[in-house]
Amino acid sequence: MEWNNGKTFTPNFVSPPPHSSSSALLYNCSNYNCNFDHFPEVIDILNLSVQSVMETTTAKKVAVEGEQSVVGGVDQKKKRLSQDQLEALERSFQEEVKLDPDRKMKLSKELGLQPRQIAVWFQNRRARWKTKQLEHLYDTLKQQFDTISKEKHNLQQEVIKLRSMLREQATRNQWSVGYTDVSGEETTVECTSVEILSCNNYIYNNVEDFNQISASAPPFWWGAEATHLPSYP
DNA sequence: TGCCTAACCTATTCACAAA
DNA sequence: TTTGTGAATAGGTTAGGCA
Repeated sequence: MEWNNGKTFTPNFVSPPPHSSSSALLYNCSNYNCNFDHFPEVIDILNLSVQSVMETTTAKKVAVEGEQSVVGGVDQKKKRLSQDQLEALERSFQEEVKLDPDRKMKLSKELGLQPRQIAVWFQNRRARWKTKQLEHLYDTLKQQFDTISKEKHNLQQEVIKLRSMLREQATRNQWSVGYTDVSGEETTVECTSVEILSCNNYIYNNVEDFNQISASAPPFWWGAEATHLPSYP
């Protein structure tokens, strides 16, 4: 899902609408509150010449007048949409978050709103939807973080506990285990009582392996390193 | 290849309703 | 009067068509 590019934005519960250019020419007109709905055959002819005029006159006029837009000489204060209009728009949005020109015109006629209003509503609705999505994502990630955090804390407590057990027993009981190297030389390995089982198993069951492994990577409990346990963050 | 247009985006402004 | 919400605007980006 990408939000930085409208063209690639793909919500996870709907597919993007197929591009429809059949009424794309209406865009400029519909954007700026003129209405030729009842004269479809005229639209194509007029649009090319009208659109630039509309951009530089009506839009500017609306912008300059700020809080009031003027449609057909009638002042229209900014009004909230009615409940019925909102419900219809919401239904349409649930079907498809993107608004193709045909649907825009259809909704415009059905709801008695300017096509530009429909487009703006969808734009704002997408923005609100995105905010909700981000909030939801944040909650989910926070929940996961909390769970992992707890787990980490528990593991750290366990490590501390085991370390103290090791230290205690290491000071009480020093074990010395002897074995004969392949070379025939007597060698000793110091193990704590806690480690003794695995230590014994390692020595008595894997003497041949021992020489190979110890040459490259001796176990952490081996020799002088036996008292240095790996540190944990 | 550069220009134009449609459609989208985010950020912001502004009007309105409710507390 | 303040504040939250939503309609509308401003300005920017991208993709596709065309000369």
